[in-house]
Order: sequence, then C-alpha cells, then structure tokens
Amino acid sequence: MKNNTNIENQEDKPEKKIIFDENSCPVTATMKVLGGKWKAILINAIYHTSPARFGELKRSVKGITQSMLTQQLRELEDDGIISRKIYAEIPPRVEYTLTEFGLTLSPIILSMAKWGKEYRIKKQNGMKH
Amino acid sequence: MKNNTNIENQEDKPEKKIIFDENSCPVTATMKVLGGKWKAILINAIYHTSPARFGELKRSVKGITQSMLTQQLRELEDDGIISRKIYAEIPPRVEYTLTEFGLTLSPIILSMAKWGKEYRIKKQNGMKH
DNA sequence: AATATTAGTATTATTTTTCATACTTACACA
DNA sequence: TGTGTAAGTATGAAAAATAATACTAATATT
Repeated sequence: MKNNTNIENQEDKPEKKIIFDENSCPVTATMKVLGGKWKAILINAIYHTSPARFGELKRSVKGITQSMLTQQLRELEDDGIISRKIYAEIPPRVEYTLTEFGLTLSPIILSMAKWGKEYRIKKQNGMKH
Repeated sequence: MKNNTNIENQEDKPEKKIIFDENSCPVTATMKVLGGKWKAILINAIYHTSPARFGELKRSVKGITQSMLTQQLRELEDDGIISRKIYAEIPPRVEYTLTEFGLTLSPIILSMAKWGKEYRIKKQNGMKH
C-alpha cells in the first residue's frame, strides 16, 4: 500500500467538483476592470486628486505615455468608473472624476492599498515563508 | 475673459502635485500579485477548495492550460500566497493551500467578489451612466 | 508671423502574456 | 511488455498589451 490509488484514499478525498469559469467568476470580472498596468494607479490618482485634469494626470502618474493615458481613461469611462467633463475653452480643459459607481470601488482600493503596504514590508524583510 | 489662461483661474485651481509612482503605489503593488488572466480566479478556487490538487485545479479552472497553471502557481508560491505540499507517491500528488499570508488577501477577494457581482448586474442593465 | 498651450489621434514598433504541443518520470496494473 | 496516471518541463508560435513617435486643432501671446 505505497501509493494513493487505493480505495481508501479515493474514498477519503472525493474530488470537489466546483467549476471556476472566467466568464462567471465575479473576482475575475472585477480584475477585468482594474487589471493591467495603469488602471489601479489611475483610479488611485483620480481618487486622491479629483477632479483631475488630463495633463495633471500625465505629469503625476510617472511613466505613463499620453496614448496609454487616453486609452485607459476611455476604458474606465466606458466601464462607468470615471466621468469626463469637457470645458469649451482654448486650450482645452478636461476634468476626470470618479462616478458614484466608481466610488463603490473604494473598499477594494483601500484594502488593496493596505495589503500592498504590508506586502512591501514582507518583501523587504526577505519573504521568509 | 473667454479662456482659462487668466490669473483668476490659475489662482483658483492650483495644481495638486502629488506624484503617483508605479514603484511606490501600494495599490499597484497588490495588482502585481493579483494581476493577469489567471491569478484572481486561482486564488479564488484555492480559497474555496483548499487543499487543492494540481489536476483538480486544472479541471475546475476552465480554460487554463497546464503550463499556465504551473507558472501561475509558482508565482503565487514565490509571492508567499500559496504553499505547495508534495507527497512522495506515484503517481505524484501535490496539494496547494493558501498560506497564512495568502489568507490576508481575504478582504480584497471578498470585496472584489461583491463588487464584481454588482458590476455584472449593471452591465446587464445596459450600463446607463 | 511664429510659438506655446492642452488634450488629444494615428501609426508602427517592441515587449509581455498567453497558448499549443510534445516530452518526461516512476511505478501500478493488465 | 505495453498502457495509464499525476504533475510537471521545454519549446516555439500567436496574441495582446504597452511604448515610441509624429501629428492635429483653435486660440493667445510675443
């Protein structure tokens, strides 16, 4: 009786047959909105500096390119997270704010910020596990 | 006084000069651990079926390939989120569980699951905003 | 008349992620 | 002797994400 193909084991550990599907997992759904290299930091930035102008975000979010910024802001807008207000001025002025729905992300953003800080500390201390 | 380059406006809306840096934003740090196509659903799956065997995950997480599964599990292990227990049996048996540190992700996972569900509803209803 | 300003767009490259496929190991069982 | 099993590795191809660069509009200021 050296291996696990015996009846005892098979009966002791029946397989749990829950299915996890990309298209129905609510955590994955959230990740589709917050995922990628820039969404989280952008939401965080707008959360802290709202209303945020385009150029202001371009300067404050280090490393982002103009085209990425435009693209990511559009996607967040399409997802109903932020709103875009255009002022009919020259040169143009556009202000971004979190929508009411976007603000419902707050618990996620806050818990992620908290966790991220502790993860940093753990990494600094050598990640002994 | 048609545009915003007048003194009044410049004084009314001074630029907030907070800097958001990829490498120091704690939200981005968390995203590096949870991001990508499979991490969130995997954590969720292990969270619900722990201890989870490799082949069990391969069958329950729909669409994931064997090599992706291996790779993502290794990264989660390297990040201290999950632990891998190998049983010296033939055929092999390997069980994955969330570590104590991995369990500290629970508030994030739970708030993301909750939000994801509401987002789905909003999308179904046509996303009027 | 030339230059600066803001918030973009368009296009092409490069990098990163993900996928598909074939291969491996050690033993049990037919 | 050959086949099945679980948990992988290795390799190259394809797809997706991100970056780099150049361009635009309308007006104000110099």
